Amino acid sequence: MARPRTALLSRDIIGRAAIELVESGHELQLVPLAKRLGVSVSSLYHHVDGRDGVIHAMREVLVVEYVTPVPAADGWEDAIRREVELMWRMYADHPRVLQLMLTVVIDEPGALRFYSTLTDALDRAGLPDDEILSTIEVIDAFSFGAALDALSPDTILQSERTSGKLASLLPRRATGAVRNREVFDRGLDLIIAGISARVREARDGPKSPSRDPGRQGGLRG
Amino acid sequence: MARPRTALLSRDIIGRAAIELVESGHELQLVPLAKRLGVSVSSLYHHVDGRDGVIHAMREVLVVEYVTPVPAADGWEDAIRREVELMWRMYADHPRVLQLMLTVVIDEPGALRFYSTLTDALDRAGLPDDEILSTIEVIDAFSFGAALDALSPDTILQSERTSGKLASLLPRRATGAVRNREVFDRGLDLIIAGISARVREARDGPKSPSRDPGRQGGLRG
DNA sequence: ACCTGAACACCGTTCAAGT
DNA sequence: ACCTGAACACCGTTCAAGT
Repeated sequence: MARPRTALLSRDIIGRAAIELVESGHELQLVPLAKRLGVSVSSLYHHVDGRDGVIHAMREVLVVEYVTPVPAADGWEDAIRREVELMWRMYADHPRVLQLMLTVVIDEPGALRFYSTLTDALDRAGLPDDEILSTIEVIDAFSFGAALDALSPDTILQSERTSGKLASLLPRRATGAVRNREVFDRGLDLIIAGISARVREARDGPKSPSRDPGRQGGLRG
Repeated sequence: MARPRTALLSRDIIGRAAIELVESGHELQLVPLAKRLGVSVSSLYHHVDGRDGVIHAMREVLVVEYVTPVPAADGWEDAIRREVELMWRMYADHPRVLQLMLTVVIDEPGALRFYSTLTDALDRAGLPDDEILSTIEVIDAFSFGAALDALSPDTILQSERTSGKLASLLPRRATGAVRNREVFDRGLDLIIAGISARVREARDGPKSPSRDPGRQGGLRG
């Protein structure tokens, strides 16, 4: 067979098969990928630019699937929660794909909407202009890190080697997807609460700092 | 030469050379690593269990270097800041190494102290027991994500394609290491402020929730 | 115990050849 | 335009041989 009248492959088909392959615990390798598609390895190169091209195709599939229109929210908090929830689901459902994307520069589509929605929400919340972008990046970095947390084993610490308060807490800890979701929810709650506090602080004027002025105010790294 | 009277290699030597190799922008490959060490590839296997073993050796080097004793802090906030700063420096100084560690299960030494220090600090702060571990994981996930942020290119968005508030903010944004440090500082400030708010909320009793009770309280994922 | 060189299976990529 | 099989350079790993 050469040049079938209806194409066997496409970026989309390759991307989906690659996601399946990786998410089922295998390495991203072209040989197993081609076998899974019933095709020879060199055929892939007609649709995709090598292994990195496959990674891009994987991302395109996920973006189409996850970056859907989101209903407008009433408050800034909800706007943030809805937008981040979407990004989070994409990350958390496919942590192994996420890991691969680290190795390739991504020309991020979808990031545009993420950034502008969050910009408007934080602006509406009353956050000072010069803190908006870094705050968005905090949210993004956290979602990212929390999703990758899903790849780490459940028991980083064996409770035998611990003592004190920590030892008493470890046995009660959730595991797997439940723990992972807990971490995400907790983090988003904390960050949003932190933003609220920061907004209040900025509104009440910089002349009444709530903390020791030598310590607070960040960004003098 | 075979069996020299003073060993040419050791886990430490291999780990350090591998960190240099990776941090200078190369892939982690045994052939270049061996060449850099003036040794044949198969020699590495006498000290380290293959490529994954090299990654473990890299981590051991970093832990020895970064996980140093930390002076006791007065307040819980400072305790957290000092401990996290250490972990962060290790991550942020070696993002490429960090990325490699994702692919290998790490039997985390050093994590023990990190967890117990933060446990005690959060306990001292007055955070409810059942929120302590997930809060620690939030801090860890964030540090992790913020460090990996250093690997992403400076301009995810070209300012030509944006509009509105976002477009006006983009040109003023810091880049590179400065931006990266900003994100870390901002995030830690927000999370600590969030913890403070949560502690206050828990102290004042669950009967006076500060937010819409249908929305707050997280963790019903 | 520690280093070497050769051998092995496997990988990603290229390319001329087929329709 | 799309698929194939062969060829190529390279990778990680193993192992018998040397001291």
